[in-house]
Amino acid sequence: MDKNELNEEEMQIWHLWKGSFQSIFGRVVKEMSEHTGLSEGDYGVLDRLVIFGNGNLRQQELADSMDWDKSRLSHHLTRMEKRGLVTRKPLETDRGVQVIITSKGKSALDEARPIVAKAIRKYFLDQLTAQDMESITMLAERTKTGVQ
Amino acid sequence: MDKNELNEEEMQIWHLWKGSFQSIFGRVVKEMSEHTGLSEGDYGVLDRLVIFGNGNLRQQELADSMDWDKSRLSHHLTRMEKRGLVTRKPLETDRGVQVIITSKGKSALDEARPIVAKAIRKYFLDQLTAQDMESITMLAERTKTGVQ
DNA sequence: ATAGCATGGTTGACGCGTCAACCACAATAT
DNA sequence: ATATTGTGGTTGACGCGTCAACCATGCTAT
Repeated sequence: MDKNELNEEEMQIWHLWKGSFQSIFGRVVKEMSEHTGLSEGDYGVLDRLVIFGNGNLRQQELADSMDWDKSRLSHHLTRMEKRGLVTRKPLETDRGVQVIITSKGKSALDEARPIVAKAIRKYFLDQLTAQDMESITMLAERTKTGVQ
Repeated sequence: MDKNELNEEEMQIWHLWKGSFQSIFGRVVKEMSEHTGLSEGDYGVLDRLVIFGNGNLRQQELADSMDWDKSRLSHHLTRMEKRGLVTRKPLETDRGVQVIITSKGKSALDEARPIVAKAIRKYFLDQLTAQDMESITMLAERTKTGVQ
């Protein structure tokens, strides 16, 4: 078969995969944002701040943990700071910056958690068979470190 | 188990699924945009114009086929028109608009096709087992019409 | 006749993402 | 001493997505 084109079935698989991810993921994100005013990025930032840093993390560590580049995170934190969800404080030790969750940010996160959990369960987990879970795990394993 | 929170394993599955989609999909899109200058949206528009409409489609049909709302498509077409990939022409029959691929758009699409195909094969298809394909198909089937 | 509604599309504002340029500072190489 | 490189972060421009408001036109119900 020509390696430079896809047959019907191959294209089908690609579109099904893309379509179901975007549909399911979109529903979860929409449910969260409608009920809490947080975007997916907001949630990721706040979650990591408390999970990994007990409320505060150095900006570069936060970026790494989210797999975001520093520019993207900088822009995002600027917006979040404006809304009072986090604050930034320069470190004395080096030129790094400490990102700190505010009490408002903490409440927003606490409020969002069960909503996100329910949405993930409803739109995603409840739709999965044991075989699906195995496939997801194995595929992630196989593609984890990247394809050369 | 509490329906309002996720355990370790459930969260794990969610993150693996999200992570591998975003990683694989991101690579495909990046490969295309770097080699052709087309975004995913550009490719989708051009592809549908020739596949479904032999080069031209009414704007609303195009929007439906992409699962985009009219505003999103309108903005996107404005940008594509500026780059010479498509043109728009009002219909006489009603107040609809005909979207027409230009020769430049056609060449860009023809150039992109094999690049996209190769990227999808390399980053996605080649990583799948038969079981993965079955899971993808079944999950899409199960969630197709939406979750009530 | 007119009020209401549906269809097909545009527009502006604003959040989000990426890229390239930039800045400050320190450590290292020439 | 000066140039280079690396780290940590900011900024502006611009493409992309969403939402709400808007416009024109035609159809339908009162």
